[in-house]
Amino acid sequence: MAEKIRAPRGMPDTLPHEMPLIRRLESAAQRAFALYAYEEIRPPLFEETRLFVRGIGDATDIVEKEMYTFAEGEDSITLRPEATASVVRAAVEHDLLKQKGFWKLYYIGPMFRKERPQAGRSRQFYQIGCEALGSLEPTVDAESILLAARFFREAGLEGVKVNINSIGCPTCRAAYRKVLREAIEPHRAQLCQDCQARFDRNVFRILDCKKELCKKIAMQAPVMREHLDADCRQHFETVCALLKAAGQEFTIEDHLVRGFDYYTRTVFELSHPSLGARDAVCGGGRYDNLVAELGGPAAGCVGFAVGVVPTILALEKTGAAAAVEPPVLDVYLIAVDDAMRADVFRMAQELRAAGVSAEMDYERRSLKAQMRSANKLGARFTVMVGPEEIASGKFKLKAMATGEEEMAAVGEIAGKVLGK
RNA sequence: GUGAGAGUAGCUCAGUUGGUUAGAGCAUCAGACUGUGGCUCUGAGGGUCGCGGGUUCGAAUCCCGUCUCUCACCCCA
Repeated sequence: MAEKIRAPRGMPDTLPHEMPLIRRLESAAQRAFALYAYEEIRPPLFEETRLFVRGIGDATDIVEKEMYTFAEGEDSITLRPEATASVVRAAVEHDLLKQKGFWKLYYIGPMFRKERPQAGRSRQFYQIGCEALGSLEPTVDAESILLAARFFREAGLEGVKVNINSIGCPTCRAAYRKVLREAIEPHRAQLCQDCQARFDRNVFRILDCKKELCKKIAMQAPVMREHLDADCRQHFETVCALLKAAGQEFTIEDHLVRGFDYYTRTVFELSHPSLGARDAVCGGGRYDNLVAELGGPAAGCVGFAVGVVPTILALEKTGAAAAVEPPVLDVYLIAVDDAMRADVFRMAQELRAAGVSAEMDYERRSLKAQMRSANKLGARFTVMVGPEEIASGKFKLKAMATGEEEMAAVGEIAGKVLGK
């Protein structure tokens, strides 16, 4: 036997039995996005490397060590680690914002990060996400959060928590960075090794550290929200007020910071308690400078991305996944003997043409074996095709659930099956 | 990328202190008189014990390496 080739590390196959649940998520997404008037967009799976370096930030872990980057002649290309940069690039490239000033776009597709795989985290993973391009208004932030919550309801996931924060604009963030550094400086020696490094590279991440001592130090540090400038404060308060007015529950999480450099002002995360420590199912926020940084006009944007696998894990833990039903087969045609194979083949085509899903045996197996297959596939009906039927033109139609049988002409079968 | 654990039929797992032809359940396939599934019964196929090397008279079992997965970090969806 030839050597088996395996999928590369961290590249999962999505097998047939997993698809119904994924399809449910995708259709939930389509419903939710349609309700909020979003349009679908499909950017390519890889881009020029510099798009991500500029968009996500060259000091982020993703760009530093998690990207799949290849040389293509003189160019460097990278499999997308997230889609926001691509969507913005596409909008800028096609001058969408010149056609009209405001766009709502969503996408569904695979992303790639070279991480150490473990449950719920692989190197190719799927995100459902969206971006509202071209508005600075807090209404859009609030709507985006409501949309994310709506998606999970459509998907059947109960108990999703919404956490939000504001990380301000570049101006007030620079001021806060200084304040934060001054507050942490005296305790610098007590920080964990990672946080020592973060102190220079990105102090804000210290707020996110899970180490007890770092947490304690972070707790005592001044919070971003109290150092927002007037505009950013006003913006955040409006977002919160809108959410409240919409009846959306949420928690203001002072230490919520996001991993990408492009975020400004509102950041949010939706999480599910069933997932334990790694509980995020969705992350997003506002990014007001990215479009301009990628060569477009000044345009405020808000977006989020949902992790498909974490969401599925949460659905499974809450038991909601069990409600997903496998596809149904309407009719299984049975050839009583080999002389009827051609008739079965022809009738299957006719039924399918009439909109009835039909399956048959291709391996010349016994009648009993064919019945077994019909049962295993969950066929709603079987149609017996034997000498008697061919002679009379009336076929024995059996309802598998009840065992009831009746005779029906070829032309009647589709109607009877679809009618029930 | 770091640390730890695991890897035996398609799946879930047994496999005694290293000892003949590696087992079970489920699944698959086939049979149980005449043209009928689910339940039951009978039988069959399926494993170079992740891969490579080493120790040994002898390795699924011990040692080393390697790959993959899992868990915890890092980070993130």
